[in-house]
Amino acid sequence: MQNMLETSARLLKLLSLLQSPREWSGTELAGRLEVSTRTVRNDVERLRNLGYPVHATRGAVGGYRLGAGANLPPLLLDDEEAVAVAVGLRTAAAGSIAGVEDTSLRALAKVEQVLPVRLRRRVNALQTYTVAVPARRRGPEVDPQVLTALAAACRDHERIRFDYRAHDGTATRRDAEPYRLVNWGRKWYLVAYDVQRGDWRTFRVDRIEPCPPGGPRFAPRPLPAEDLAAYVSRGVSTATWHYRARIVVHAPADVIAQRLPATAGSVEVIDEQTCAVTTGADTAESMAMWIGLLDADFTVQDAPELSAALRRLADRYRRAAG
Amino acid sequence: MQNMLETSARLLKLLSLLQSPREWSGTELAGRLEVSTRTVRNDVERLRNLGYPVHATRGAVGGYRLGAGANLPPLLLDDEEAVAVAVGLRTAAAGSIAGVEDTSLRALAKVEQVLPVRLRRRVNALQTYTVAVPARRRGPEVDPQVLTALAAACRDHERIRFDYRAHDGTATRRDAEPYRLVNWGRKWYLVAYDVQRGDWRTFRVDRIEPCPPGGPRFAPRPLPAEDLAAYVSRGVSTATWHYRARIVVHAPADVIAQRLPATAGSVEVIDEQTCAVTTGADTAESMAMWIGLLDADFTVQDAPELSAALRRLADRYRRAAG
DNA sequence: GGCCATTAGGAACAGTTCGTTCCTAATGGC
DNA sequence: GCCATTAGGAACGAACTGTTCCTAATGGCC
Repeated sequence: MQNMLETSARLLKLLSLLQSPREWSGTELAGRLEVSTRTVRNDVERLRNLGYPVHATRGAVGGYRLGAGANLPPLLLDDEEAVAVAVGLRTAAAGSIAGVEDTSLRALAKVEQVLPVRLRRRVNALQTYTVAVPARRRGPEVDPQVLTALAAACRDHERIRFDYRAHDGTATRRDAEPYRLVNWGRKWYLVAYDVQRGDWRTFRVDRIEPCPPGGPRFAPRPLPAEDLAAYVSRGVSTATWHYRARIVVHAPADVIAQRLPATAGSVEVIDEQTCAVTTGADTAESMAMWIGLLDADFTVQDAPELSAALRRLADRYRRAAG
Repeated sequence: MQNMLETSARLLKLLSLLQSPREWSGTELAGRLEVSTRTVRNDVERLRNLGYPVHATRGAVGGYRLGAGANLPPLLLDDEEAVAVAVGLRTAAAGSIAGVEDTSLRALAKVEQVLPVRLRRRVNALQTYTVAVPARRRGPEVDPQVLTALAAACRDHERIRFDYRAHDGTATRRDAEPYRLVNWGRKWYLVAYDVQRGDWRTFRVDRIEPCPPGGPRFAPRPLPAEDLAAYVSRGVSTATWHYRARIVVHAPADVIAQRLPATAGSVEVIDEQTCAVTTGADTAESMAMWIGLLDADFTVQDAPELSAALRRLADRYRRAAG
């Protein structure tokens, strides 16, 4: 029994050594495991019988290596951890990363199989008696292979090539230095330096189609902003504006800066009681609405559509007030 | 070796049998496992040596049972499943369920320990090179014990007692029949029938402090709505309005119903070209803004604050338009 | 082709483990 | 006290384990 435990421990240790991406000679393994090389060969045979694909090369530069498709060692969790895994997998199955749903449900089935009945009933009750309010919009889905490949390219400072689908569906070939992934709610963005355009760009990950092979390594540049979250959220918001305007607001700049979300525009000081706001929106009417929320008098400069919208709204409000 | 595998399989089967919430006699286990009772006693001793708390009762009605705190059997995942678990645990650690974070990180450390180096580096790169745009507001946190206890009470039709903290911090004792949990973004709500008030209520789960013991079982009533998600989201939104108004809109009801979010109010038909909208907001000005977004002429009825706000806005927009 | 270093695997052996049979002892309900 | 349960030691034959010893095959290098 004690020897069986030691043998099991030695098998797990062998499996762990084989999981590093190198080749091991029988002599090296025997030294590490403190057994004879014949015993190593016995253990290798046992791992193979347990389904682990151990590959061997004979000859002067031979050795052992774990092949692709190897099963992972067993995972031992306590009650709380298993419940956390089950809850986390349900959350992931409902998230923004596509393709994780099936895998998560498969893993979840395995986790539930090892849960004792009382914990399984609890996890199931939470699922059965919870109603979710649907998100206003179903977010775009992101391929986990693409996501992790981009993360690896960021880490290794490797240039990537990809086709980028624009809003209207047309695709352009891009060659870029990837730096960071940004997750904003259900959307994922890649902050990269577009080599052909010689400038920084923010790409939607769900519109990226990688074109292997990757490119050469690059020397990293300074990032375009310290606060990348703010950089991306501001850039993304302003990119969708159809109408832009510059208005003079009759209030101090710091007061208005508090009332204006960073994604809604920018504030410049004119003097102590006046500031200029550059803003925009999809429609002139909604722009007028947002400006109204600043709760201060203002003057329009060189934005005839906005002026027209303001007159229409003023007339409508005057009539409605009675 | 073959016998060693059979012994391991038999130990796992014994562990599985012991996980059901009943007591097993040695004779029964011997029959199920097709070994002698002496071997069952040997196996029980082995499970104990492996850390599983197997309790035994001697005598005429004796037997074996697995005690509290038992370790779970080993979990075998493939690569994709392990990565899904790792990604799901990171998602859960960033989610709305408090207390899951520490447990998730503990489980995550165990998962990463069994991952081969190439997968571990991938999962780590995703974490390291991802920046999250912070949510506009940090959501309230929910205790997972409370959450799963409420789910179990819903399932078993058991009345619950709890202290409910209101917005201003005061707590009231409640006695309610729980029916469903509703998850809306980062907030969790409980739809229950308040027994003392004799009516349906929607409670914020983060403000519930359960007071055990639970109450008696109840015969379930019909739910207050078929679409509970809409019921809760509408009820929650309207509860926070400081100002309410009824306006007559000069447009067909179906056109306005499309433009008005369900959480922003309700639409009634007056005739083919007119409908009535009941709406509200925190301030009269923001109510005027939302109404402006309907993009239709309207008339205010019996809402002097709204009329005054509309006049002020009309004057401001007229001056700003130049 | 020879040399050398690698993996592959059979055989013998002493020591260890396993499951079974047999047995005595303790416990708990009726 | 009777009966049914768990507890655990001992003996035994069968099976397993790790080591030593050995022959055979493979592959790179000179």
